[in-house]
Amino acid sequence: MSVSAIRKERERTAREELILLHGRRLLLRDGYQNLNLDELARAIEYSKGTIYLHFATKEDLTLGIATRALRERANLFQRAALFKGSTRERIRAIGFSCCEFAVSHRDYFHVEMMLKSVSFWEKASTERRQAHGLEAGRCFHSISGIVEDAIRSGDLPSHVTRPAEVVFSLIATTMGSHIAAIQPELQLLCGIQDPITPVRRNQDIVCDGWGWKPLSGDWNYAATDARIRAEIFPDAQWLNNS
Amino acid sequence: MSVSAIRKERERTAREELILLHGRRLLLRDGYQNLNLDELARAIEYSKGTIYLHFATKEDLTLGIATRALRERANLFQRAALFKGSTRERIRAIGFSCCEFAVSHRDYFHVEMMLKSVSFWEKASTERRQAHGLEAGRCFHSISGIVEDAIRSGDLPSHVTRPAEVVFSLIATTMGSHIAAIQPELQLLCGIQDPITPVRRNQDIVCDGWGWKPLSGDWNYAATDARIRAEIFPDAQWLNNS
Amino acid sequence: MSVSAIRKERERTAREELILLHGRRLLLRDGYQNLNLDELARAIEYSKGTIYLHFATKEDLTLGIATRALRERANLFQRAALFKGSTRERIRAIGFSCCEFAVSHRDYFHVEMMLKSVSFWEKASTERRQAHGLEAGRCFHSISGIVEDAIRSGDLPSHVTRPAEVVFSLIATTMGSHIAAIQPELQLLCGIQDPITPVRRNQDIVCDGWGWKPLSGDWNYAATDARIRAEIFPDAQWLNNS
Amino acid sequence: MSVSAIRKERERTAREELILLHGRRLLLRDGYQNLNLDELARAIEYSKGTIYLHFATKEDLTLGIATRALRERANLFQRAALFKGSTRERIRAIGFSCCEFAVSHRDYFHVEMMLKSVSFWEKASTERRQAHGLEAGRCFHSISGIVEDAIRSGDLPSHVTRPAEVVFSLIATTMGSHIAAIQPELQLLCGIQDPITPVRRNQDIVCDGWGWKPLSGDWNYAATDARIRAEIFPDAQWLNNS
DNA sequence: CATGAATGAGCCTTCATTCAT
DNA sequence: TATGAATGAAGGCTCATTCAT
Repeated sequence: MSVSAIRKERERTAREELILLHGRRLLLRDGYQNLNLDELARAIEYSKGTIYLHFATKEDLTLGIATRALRERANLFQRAALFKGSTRERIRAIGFSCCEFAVSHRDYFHVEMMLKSVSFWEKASTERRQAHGLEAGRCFHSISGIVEDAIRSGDLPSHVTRPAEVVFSLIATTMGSHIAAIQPELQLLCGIQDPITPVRRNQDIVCDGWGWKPLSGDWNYAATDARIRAEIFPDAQWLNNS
Repeated sequence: MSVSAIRKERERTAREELILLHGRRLLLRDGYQNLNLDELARAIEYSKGTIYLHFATKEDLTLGIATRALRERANLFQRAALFKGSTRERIRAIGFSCCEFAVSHRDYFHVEMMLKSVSFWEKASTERRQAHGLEAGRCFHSISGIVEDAIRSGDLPSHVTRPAEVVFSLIATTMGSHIAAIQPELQLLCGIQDPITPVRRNQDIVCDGWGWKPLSGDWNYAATDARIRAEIFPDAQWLNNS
Repeated sequence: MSVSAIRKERERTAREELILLHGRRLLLRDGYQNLNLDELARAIEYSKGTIYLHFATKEDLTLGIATRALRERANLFQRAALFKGSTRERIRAIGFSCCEFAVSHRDYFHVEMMLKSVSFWEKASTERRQAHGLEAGRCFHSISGIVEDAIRSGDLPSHVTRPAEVVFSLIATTMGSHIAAIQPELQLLCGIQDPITPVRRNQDIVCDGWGWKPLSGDWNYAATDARIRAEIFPDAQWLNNS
Repeated sequence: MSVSAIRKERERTAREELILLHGRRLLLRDGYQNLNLDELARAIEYSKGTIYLHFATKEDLTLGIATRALRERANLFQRAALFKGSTRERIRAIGFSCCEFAVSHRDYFHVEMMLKSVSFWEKASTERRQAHGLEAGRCFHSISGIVEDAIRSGDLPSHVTRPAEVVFSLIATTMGSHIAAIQPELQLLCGIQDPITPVRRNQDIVCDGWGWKPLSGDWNYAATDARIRAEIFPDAQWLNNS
């Protein structure tokens, strides 16, 4: 590849990043249906036609945005999975990265909700569909690897035989906690002050519920959190007050 | 009020019910943005103008649909809260009614998701906003009453001092489990077969996690479920196979 | 039907006529692809939405325009077929109505050319497709009836056994003559002065070619033309100079 | 001109031929409005910019395609005009080449129809407009030369004094027959089986109608056709079955 | 000369809302 | 009160043309 071809390719990638970046912003602000390609074009200071050189349809673009975020999440999970410690400490590091992701991708759950529509996927390109599935698998396996270790090592009780059920618990509770924590009515009724604390608490509760040792009451997880932060996420801002 | 005025009022209420009934059906099928008032008018066999005699805007209508569903949920919770038994059994009855609601209002979570948009609430009428808050409060208090009883009676450990945190755990996990259980990718990765079993399992895990006695392993909850079903939800279909 | 409903229906029909009238004008001026519904709406002084209350798609509208013109042609043919005289005189009356139609629907052939695209018909409504076929049949049978009479009466030679071939000759020659007569290059090369004379001449040539009696040289067709004009088309303008 | 300049010129001509060749294919498949220059560029494996080095606008390109086809037609006519025989046999050879052209340029009439739009010609270059007129003239004079010979030799009756009228008859009938023969509705109503037979029949009818000797019934034209085919169009495929 | 990325005007279609009857 | 015809703004997508490299 010639020097200029390399530069072209780099510029193309940069522009795709720019589209995805502003696209995510507008998508989170307005939702999928109200996402306006005219406004996006204005924001990136390129023409609408240029957006269509990168994405076949609006759905394709949206899926691109979702996949990019999912990849970042999978990357965070992969980093977290390297944390040295007990399996319960390691799953806590995953929980930590979930929150890190939620903070840096505020309201991103809304985007994931859109992806449920069947008609949506039909209009996205095959490549992007596969890319999305790939990242989803990476996230899943980062978690299930730790759960399997916990079963093998006896950190989870012997009656826990299907790791996927534990993974599902963790994902569902985390997702639900994030969503619930930003609902104004629930904030009021349940006295939610910040969007992270209740998520982490519920992750602990679920681990305890599965009997994942050492239980919350039997270990100083504050010290673990300090290690996670220092070793894995030295740049995280949101843990300052916890 | 004259006799004819009473009849008029009754007819008006019936028509509003009809709008909400078909509105919910179309809303769940198509989503908010694709909800078409022409089609709704055709379905109810009244004119579009008539819909506007009941609802100020499309947002107002949608909020009306959401509130009506929330009222049904609050009603289910109220019935469940009357169940006689330990606090853990009573909260299980609430969990049961959650699933009952989810089954009879399949995909209703999508509607609740829409309600997060700020611009949405701005276009709804004040009366309907208040009505929605009222029903949300009814749901919350049905649950928190049981949690408070559990704290008082010692079924929850003494270190649990803020009932709202327990309520939030339950709501968040239940909501998240319902949503996660219908995601095709998670169904595949986690081996989800039906949309109810994982929800109920996670509710149990959370209660165990909070140390709510008697724990899952210490009590025959299958027998409790049979009682709940017989006494509270004699018509529920979905528990047949559990 | 109530009085007001009748009035509404009449207004609706009038508006559809208005749309078809201006639609034909713009269609002939710009062609199908350049027909602009915004401009049409402006021309009829109704909104674009109103056009869509009458026609499902742009293709549907175009087919509506074509069918309306075809109906007028079929009506002209029907009137012409009533002319009293020899079969050759009667087919001449049909030819007369062809020209009458061509004059009042100048350039209408362009519209018929569009109808060949398959994708076009797919987007038109079934009703309108059937209506178009109906009118085409009416035109055909007006001609073939006379040809069959000519065969029976011996005005056409006995070796002419398939009337449809004669009909095809007449239609093809007439259509081709109309098209050719408005081609600037052919006008120049062939010395075409007006768009009607060569059409009528070619119709005569074809009838003579089939041996349809009485031949052009054996009869005073100028007198027949005068009768046709007086009896069938008293309002025709274009024959003045012939 | 230098050797390399000659090579360049030859390459340029070859590329223009390539553009016209694929352009005609796409033009016939999609029509003028749906002709896509991106697809054409992909087909010729040159860039879109290169197309614009040869043709000023899309209209200019289209006219180029039409002119190239017209030149081929004129070439066919010229070959046919060399046929040795009576004037009626020679005009038959022209008719033969018309059909040969129609078969090898199926649906080419659609392209010619486009050329009628005034706005079309405005956007084409002067050179190409003149080139088109030149080929049209060649076609005309091939035919009119034979007609003039027929008048001089007495094959056409003495009352036929304006050869252009005969030429116009032949052109109009041939064109109309080709168009009519591919209309689905007319195929159905008139029982058209193949697109060539009715064209040739109508050409005969028109010649007979003008009294061009020897008339169809007075001569074995099947033998003439065999000679035309053998001497002028040894490669023609479509006459096999006639 | 050859390229192809970038442009942006243009257009069909939808649908929430209004209002005269 | 109930209607439904009429509105018109909005938006996704296309593609001929340009021009910097």
